[in-house]
Amino acid sequence: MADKVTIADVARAAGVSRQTVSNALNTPEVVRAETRRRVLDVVEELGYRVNQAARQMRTGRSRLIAARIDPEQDGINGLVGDRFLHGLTETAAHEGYRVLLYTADGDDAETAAFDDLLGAYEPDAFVLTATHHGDRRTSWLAGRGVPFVTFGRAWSEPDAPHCWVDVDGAAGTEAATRHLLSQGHRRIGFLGWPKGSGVGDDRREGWRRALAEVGLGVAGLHRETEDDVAPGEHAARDLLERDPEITALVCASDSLALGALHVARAPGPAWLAGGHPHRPVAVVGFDDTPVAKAIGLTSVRQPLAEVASSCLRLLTHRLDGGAGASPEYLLLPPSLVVRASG
Amino acid sequence: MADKVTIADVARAAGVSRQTVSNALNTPEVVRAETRRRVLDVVEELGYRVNQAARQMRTGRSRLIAARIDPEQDGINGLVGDRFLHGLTETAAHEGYRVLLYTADGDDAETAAFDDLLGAYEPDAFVLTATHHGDRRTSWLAGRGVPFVTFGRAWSEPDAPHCWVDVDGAAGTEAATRHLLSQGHRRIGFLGWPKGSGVGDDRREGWRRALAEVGLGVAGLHRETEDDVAPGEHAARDLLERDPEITALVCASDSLALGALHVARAPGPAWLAGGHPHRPVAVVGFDDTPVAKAIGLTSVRQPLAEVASSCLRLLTHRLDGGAGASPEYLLLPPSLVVRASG
DNA sequence: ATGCATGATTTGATCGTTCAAGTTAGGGAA
DNA sequence: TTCCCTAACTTGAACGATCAAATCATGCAT
Repeated sequence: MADKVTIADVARAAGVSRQTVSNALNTPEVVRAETRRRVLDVVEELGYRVNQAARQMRTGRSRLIAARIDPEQDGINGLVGDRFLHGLTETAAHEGYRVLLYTADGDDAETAAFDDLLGAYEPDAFVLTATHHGDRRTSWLAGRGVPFVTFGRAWSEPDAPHCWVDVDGAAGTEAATRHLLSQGHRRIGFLGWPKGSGVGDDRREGWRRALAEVGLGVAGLHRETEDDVAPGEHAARDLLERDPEITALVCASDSLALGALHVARAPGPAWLAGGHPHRPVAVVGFDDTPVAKAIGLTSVRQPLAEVASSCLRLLTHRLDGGAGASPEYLLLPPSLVVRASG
Repeated sequence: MADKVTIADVARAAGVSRQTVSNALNTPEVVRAETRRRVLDVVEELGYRVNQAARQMRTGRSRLIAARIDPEQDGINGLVGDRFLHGLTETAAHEGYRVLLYTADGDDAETAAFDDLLGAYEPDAFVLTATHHGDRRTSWLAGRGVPFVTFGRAWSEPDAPHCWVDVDGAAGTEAATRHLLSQGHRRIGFLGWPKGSGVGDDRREGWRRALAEVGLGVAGLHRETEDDVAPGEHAARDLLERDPEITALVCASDSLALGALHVARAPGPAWLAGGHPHRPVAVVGFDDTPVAKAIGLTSVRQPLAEVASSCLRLLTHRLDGGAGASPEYLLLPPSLVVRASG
């Protein structure tokens, strides 16, 4: 049963040389149409498939793209990576690439992983996720001339030398805020992360912008805290108690939003901690995680499959096509998934 | 900096032959201790790393393990695969392997993917997930002598020729049921999937066993339905209305459990559909998804990291060590995560 | 002193592919 | 006719590692 058909086998069966077979497959224009036809027929018939390892030896190209799989986050968020990876794998297969996984905890561990991978498997490129200020990974790769794209803009460099794809978080929170305004809410708070995280600041900005557009200020309307349910609950309670006129909250994540819901939904169901009697408050989250869907939380959804395919297209364009002149930046719009919570 | 250190470079610098370098790294026992020391020093100094492609050409071993990444399920369940993949990647790296991703929708598409991968990248083995009755994938691989392990037992064959690792679902639902019994519940229902799915039947069996142990029957106490929230809600309502003495429900998944909660939690909070006034009913789910954590649902947790590392150890043992005589089967116990719901 | 087994190292060949250079045949221009 | 040019194809070498077989000491028994 089909044990290793090599290019030589095909050449013999088609009555041509190895190189002609190779050309018929990789550089069709230099082979006479009729010859090419004959070769391709034999390829089909024998079930020939190019051996990547051998090709890689000669060309230096592995057709592998390396991506990190995040350690299991403690829950609600963090499975964003799963959807992204799936999209990446699918698009990659389409373009003749495969995705190679690695794990790493922290920037330094990750650059060490780069080094390992490049030494052994020689992936053609890397896809980085979760970029942040002062990201050491990008400079490491750039310094060695390794191609890569990031999911997440280059926060520290307005015109970075590498390609990136990102989701317009500000547009997302802006849409969420507008939605709440259209529902009649006038005093809309924001629950976010401490300043300095690019993503968090961006999401807060969209909320601020939407309010500013209709002439509303934001003083005293926001809280910053760690990205988890309990802190979110705490911050929401604080915010709502200090400003009794707040009727809606926009949150930087579904985790925070879930915490906010614990406070906002009145009367708190017995099984939710903190059933503090309170006026009903609309809540919007971010990421549209399964949790949001399960509990009816309105949330901003990132087009992860599209982000993934864009990342890959930018990469393969540069890898296969010309060297590519200036880097491309792609900012994709998120969408608002409206549910019962707001 | 550091462009391609080959084994020849190391050999030259250490004053030995290529083969001796290779031996020092792969077959230390045939090299004199002092020579080996010298070679390893040079390896370290030059930063030599073996080139996988070249090694693969000669040995036929790629040190790649292929695993499928599931298409994004519609939500609540289905991100089980994420935790599993992460564990797999981590353990693989430890054993000198890397995980290669592929996608496929359905058994036939998956065997086609096997064929593609084997032709091009030649992974050393496959890890299959979600085994089921009449699984065409296992016979395909076995027929070609490709090594593989499955996460999920071989449902159709009591003594399959291949290794598998699985979680003892019956033990999980049994523990859940016992827990409810210990809380004083006597009439405990079960929400599961239509008979014929190995996993579903297994989980129902654990519940039945626990009740039988204390002399309770199961007649009229269970419902079977599709694995989603709405069907779960519907089935739960039906079950609870027909038997007013049921005070607790064990479910085959968190999706079903969430549906059940919509009915069970009384009075239904306004934001949950189906706030049908009802007595409080305890609910236990299965898989301990983020949703379970978020809403305080007691659930059975699968030790996915352990499953992953076990899968990999079984594989590498067979790949690196001897051919391995008879296949090993591993059934790991799940654990019950108790939360507010039951 | 000779032969032989054993341990340590080296040499040549090979995996399957593509690059670079070489060969052949067929036109067209001089 | 001769020469050159181009299209189409072929040949040899190389990528970097390991396998298999060959070489070279070294020690020990005869």
